This record gives sequence, structure tokens and C-alpha cells, in this order.
Amino acid sequence: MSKNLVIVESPAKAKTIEKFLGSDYTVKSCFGHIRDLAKGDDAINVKGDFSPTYEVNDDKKAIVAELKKLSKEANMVWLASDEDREGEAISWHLSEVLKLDDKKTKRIVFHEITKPAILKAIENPRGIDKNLVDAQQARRVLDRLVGFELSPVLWRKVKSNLSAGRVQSVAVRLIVDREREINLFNYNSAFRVVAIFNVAGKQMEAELGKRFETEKEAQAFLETCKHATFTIKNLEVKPSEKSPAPPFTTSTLQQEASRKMGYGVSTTMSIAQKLYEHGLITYMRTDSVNLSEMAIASAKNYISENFGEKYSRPMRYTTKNDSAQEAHEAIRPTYFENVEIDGTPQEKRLYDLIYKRAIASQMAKAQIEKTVATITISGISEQLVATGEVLKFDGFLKVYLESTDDDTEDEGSKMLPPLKIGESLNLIQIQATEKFTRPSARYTEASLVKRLEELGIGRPSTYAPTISTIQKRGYVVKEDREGKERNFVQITLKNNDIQRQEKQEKFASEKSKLFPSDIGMIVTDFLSKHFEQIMDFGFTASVEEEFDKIARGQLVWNKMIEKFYGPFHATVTNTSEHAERQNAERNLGFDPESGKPVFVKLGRYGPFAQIGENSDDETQKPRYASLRAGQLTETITLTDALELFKLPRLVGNFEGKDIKAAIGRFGPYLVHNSKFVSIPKTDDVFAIDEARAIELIEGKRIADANKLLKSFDEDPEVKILNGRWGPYISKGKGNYKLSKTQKLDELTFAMVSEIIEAEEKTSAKKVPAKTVAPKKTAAPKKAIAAKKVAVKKLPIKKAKT
DNA sequence: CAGTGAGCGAGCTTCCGCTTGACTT
Repeated sequence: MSKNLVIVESPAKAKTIEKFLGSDYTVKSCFGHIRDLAKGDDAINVKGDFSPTYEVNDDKKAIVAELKKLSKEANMVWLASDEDREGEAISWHLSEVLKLDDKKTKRIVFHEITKPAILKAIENPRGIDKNLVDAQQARRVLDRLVGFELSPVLWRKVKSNLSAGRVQSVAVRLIVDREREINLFNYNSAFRVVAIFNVAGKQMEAELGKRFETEKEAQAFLETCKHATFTIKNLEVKPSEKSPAPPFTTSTLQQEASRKMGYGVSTTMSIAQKLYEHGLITYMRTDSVNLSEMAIASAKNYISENFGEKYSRPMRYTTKNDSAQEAHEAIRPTYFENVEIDGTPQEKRLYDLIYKRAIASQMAKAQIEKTVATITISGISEQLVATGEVLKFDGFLKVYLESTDDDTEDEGSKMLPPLKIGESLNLIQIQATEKFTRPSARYTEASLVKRLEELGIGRPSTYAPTISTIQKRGYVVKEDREGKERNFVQITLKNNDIQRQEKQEKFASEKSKLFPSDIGMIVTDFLSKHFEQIMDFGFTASVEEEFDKIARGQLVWNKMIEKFYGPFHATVTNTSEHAERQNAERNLGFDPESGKPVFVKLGRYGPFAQIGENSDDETQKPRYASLRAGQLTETITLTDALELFKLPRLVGNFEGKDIKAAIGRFGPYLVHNSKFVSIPKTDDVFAIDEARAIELIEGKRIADANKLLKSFDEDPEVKILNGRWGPYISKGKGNYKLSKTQKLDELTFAMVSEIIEAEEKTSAKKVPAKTVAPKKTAAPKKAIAAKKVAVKKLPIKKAKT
């Protein structure tokens, strides 16, 4: 048996370290925390000293048993969990649960997985830092108390199955606040003036230094330009430079993968996990931008050899964020020699991104020469300005340029034609275009993570799960929204003639953005009203300060909790007793037809509009209509609400049966002879006519006929259908899997019955199905061929901007 | 998969932060 047992958190890490340490060491992983607070409401002694009750998680029992056995056999146990609060707690829990002897237990830390770092750690062991452990306990206990006391208040006052917490509730608030900010936004417009000149056969653009608030002013300006002369007054050449971004952290990786590839944060993380497991990148849950000395040296070599010495600029980045705990390195390729990898297309793309970002961070700054030409207009004091950029030295831009969240299309760097001071210019045209101001952008998953990180809320390991939680609870939806049309004015001076045009543009269209739901808004308002402290963006930062004091031994952890819990719990009790139940009811006005009041509120099945009050009179029953996706009780207008009651609408008659059009959970549909047909986006549910409806119904019939691959005489209910994932068995309302290798023409009724029976049995054993199956992102199916790494010569092309 | 919304009340829900699989209608 091995003399030394080393315990780390991650199995992939264990494998690597084992190689560095040789045969005297067995390296095992504990897979993160092995113990947590007991499940129910009694895990914390709130009546006394707040002492917690811990339990070994069910899925950790086996690994704990194995570690117990190995630790008994070893001469020395090295606790090598991460060097941060959580890591320290993991080591402490291990020593408690495994009942480790202090004399044969050592605590070691390293924040990079390199041989020198590991060996150095082994030479410098220490004991477990109990203060740091206490800081973690305080963190854990506080989160449990907040979550498990607030959530039940929501069950009583808003809706069951809701949740609240230090992190998620603030995340929702950010989205709610942003939505309201956008709804209240005042769109102002001003006229931007751009002139185009002909300089020696080339076009050159120049913009006026000011914008005009009114069309009249813009018009007057163009009038004065009619016979003006345009002269170059000044030419200024300014050198400037651009620096590469630091290598990725979890948050910046999520942002770039979202901007450049459109991945959601959980997609990015599961692809990165695969790359990590195959030893291709360093750990992907990190808040550090630090690179190991080994990595910096190897990047320097690689860059010098492949790009030339002047492209190399070894650089040590430091993290600015206060809340960062830096237990790991930045995310980087394990070996810079692996320019390309084998794997799924997604894995290749993400690896490429990580690779380029890391290598660029060690490359020289780009040198840019900026030219600014000032142009005077005769008779007017305002001046035009033309700017041009020349890239003198590309540096890191050879491989990578970071994207921005701001989607304003900057036309990019243009070169100016050769110009001379005093030169007069040939005007092609001057155009004044009405431009509108824009509100702050709605959050994407990744930009929300960025904001949370700035506020110090949440950790790299929880960003993606938090974003999933707030969507699962229905507080927030990720959606595309169609833009709206608006008119703008454009006035053009060309050949001494002024033309005015009214044009249309689309604005406010959104792709994969986060929108709050009614529930999200109600819960945010309710919590903000009664639990201001928890909803404050600075709450996490202020408790973090206290945790730090605990870690430094300046504060006793349960005293801190006691001070928080007293007033907090009093508010919980008070709110439970006195606050009213929230249903977001809002009066919109009166229905012009019936004169009855129209209002919206939140019901069991979601938000709905109602005409008329509830009453006992059977003949006076109110009318109901569900709100459509994207409509909120907070903002819906009377007109829009009345519109909802125009459905279901009788469209016509076909084969002796009525055709009706309406909008359901999955969008607009037609119903005919109790069969449903979706109405495509190109048609309008309020305007669709009989002929078009029949066309759609017949189209659906053909599609259904094609869907049927096989039926059985023995039971007409049993069919083989062609679905999104290939052929499957359908019987009544149930669907059953069919193995992929099964040949359809050989399939008999007996075989099908067997499959159905077998599946019924296994599904009966499973836990009763929850109301809604959680959506999961598909994990990449194909694993990367182990260690088969193509070392190619520089396939890195210039990064897209 | 699809037109609901009353009221009573069983029993359940829920946090954040470490980790990796499981498993897709």
C-alpha cells in the first residue's frame, strides 16, 4: 500500500498530480464537498448557538467509505483541497468525517497544477485554518437561513414552489430593474450630419461636430452648405496602442462564448468541462487571471518561434475584483503546442477561443496611427471631422480581438486618403439623418453574470446554475423579441438640391435576452418592500466583509449570524402575519361594449385579463382571456387587453365543421374537428381567412400521414411515428423509445408490446414525475479521442472582429 | 399540448457552493 494519500477535489486534477508525485503517493478525489447541512428546517440550532448539523450527501457515501479505508492504511494524509474558504472547509469536513489523526494529517495548497508548484506545496505543509473554516460555516448558515426563511413567505404570499436567496433574488432584481428602465425610457432623436467628399477618386466621410435637435435646424444647416466651400484646416496624426485582454476567467469565457458563438452559459460550461476532463485546458471554474510561470515561459517560446520575437510580451495579470479568491489559474490551454484539437465542432470552437485569448494575452500591443482631419465650411463656424486609422503593427491582433456587448456597428478603422492642409474638397453629398437615443441593453445570460461578478455576488461554480434557477422558477425567460417599426427623417444635399425622405427602421429587436415575468416582478417588489437588506446590491459585499473578519480571527462566526438573524427573523414573522397576498391585480378601465370593468391579475395558470366582476349571478359571468407571451400585467394597455377577447375567432367552415382560430401556450393555432394546427408566423391569427385555414389543415394532414411509419392491425392505438429524434412508438398518449439499430420492417407487434411493458415497469420505479421536466442542455455526445492532438503549423488566422 | 381562473386544505416546495455524471420526447 502507498505510504501517502493525497486528497484533491477534482478527479481530473488527481490524475495529473499522481503523475508528478511518483509511486509513494496515491492521489484521490473527494468530488467537492462531502458533507452539507441536513436537509430539513432543523439543520441549524436557531434557538441556541446556531450550531449546524451536517450530513454526508447520499451520492458521496461511497467515496467517503473508500477514502476512510485508504486513510487508515496510509502513513500520511495530505489534504489538498483548493486554497479558498470552501476548500478549507472541505479539508475540515474530510478530517472530521474520516476521523483523521492530527499527527498524520497535513494540509497543503497550490493554485496551479504544475510539478514545481505541487512539490513546493508538499515541502510547505500547514494545519487546517479553523478561522477560514468558520468563515465558510457562517457563509453556509447565512445562505440557508435566508433561503429557507424567505422561500416559505413567498409560498404563502405569492405562489407555491417559489424560492428566494441571497444570490438569485438579486439576479432577478437586476433584470426587473432593467426592464422597467427600458419601459420608462424616453426616445429622443437628433440629426447626425455626415458629409461625403471625393478626394482623388476616393470617397471620404466626415462628421459634423454637433447634432441638430430639430429637423428645422438640420434643414437650415444644409441650406447654408449649398454653395459653401470645404477646406482642410488641420491634420493631426496621433499614435495610439491597443492592449490584449487578460486570459479567461469563468465569467469572461462565458461572455465571449456568448458574444462570439451565441452559447448560453451552461452550454459553455459543459463544453469546457469536457475539454478539462481531456486534459486540454486548465480548470474552468476560476476567478483568476493569473498564469503559471511555466505557462508564461511556454507562451513566450511559442510566440517567438512562430510569430517572431517582437510579437512576444510576457505579461503577469492581476485580478482587480475584491471578491476573487484565486484558488486556480486563469483558463488556458494546457500546452500551447496544441494549436488544434480533435473533438466535436463545439469543443473545437471553444478550445480555439480559449487558446487565442490566452496566447494573445502574452503578445505585444498593437500600434495604431490615428489621423484626424478638420474641415471648415465657408460661412459657418461648425467644422467637419474625418478620422482614419492605420494599423502600424498588428501585435496580438494577429490572433484575437475581444468583442463588446455594445452592438453599435462602428464602421471600423478606415484609412484616409492623402490630404494636405489648405486643400479644398469636392463635396459629393451631405446628409442629415435622424438618430434615436437607446436605452440600456437587456441582459443576456452572460452579461448578467458579468454584472453579478462586478457586484461580488455568486461564484464561478454557481453562475450557470443560478441563471438556470431563475429561469426554472419562472422569474425570467430567455427569449427573442421582434423589433418595432419607426419612422425617421433623412435630408440630403446633393448637386445643390435638398431632398427630404421619410424612411422606416426596425428597433428594439432582441435575441436570446432575459425578460422578467409577472411573477419575477411581483416577487422582486414584494421582497424589496419587506426585505430591503437582502435585495440591496451591497448586501453580499457587506457580509463578505464580515466573513473576512471571521477568517482573520477578528469576529466569532455565530455571533455574526446571531446579529443578522435576530432582526431578519422578526421581519419574516411580521411579514408572514401581516403582508397581503400578492396577485398583481390592476384595473385597466372599462370595456366600451359592455361598460364593465376590465382588469388583469395573476391566476393559477398565469396572468389573465377579465371583463366584469365575479358574482353569483349565472348570467353575469365574467369573461377571461390569458395574456400572451411577452405581455405583462404591469404594462399591458386596455386596447391590448380587449384584443385578447377577440379570440377564439370563427374563421369558417370545412367539411361541415367549424374552424376556429386562437392563441394557446404554444402560439396561434387553428382547431377543426378537435384537431389542432399551428398557424405559422407569416399568418395573422386575427385576419386569417377560410381558404388559407383549409390550406393549413390539409397541409397538416399530409404531414401527419408522412409521420406514420407503421401501424398494427392488432391494436390501432399503437403506431410507429417519425419524430424529431427519429422513429418512436406511440400508444394513446404515451411515447416509448425505440432502439436505434432496430429495423422497422422486422418489427412485430409482439416486440413493440414488450418494449412498452418494459418501459412502463422502469418508469414506475422512478420517482413520480415532477410537474415540469427540467430542461437540460444536450451534452456533447462525442468524446474527444484521448490525447490525440494535432500539432499543426500556425493555422491561426486573423481573428474576426 | 390547447380554452381554465371558487374555496377548502393534504403534503410538498426552498438556499449557496464544491464536484461529476445521468439522460434525454
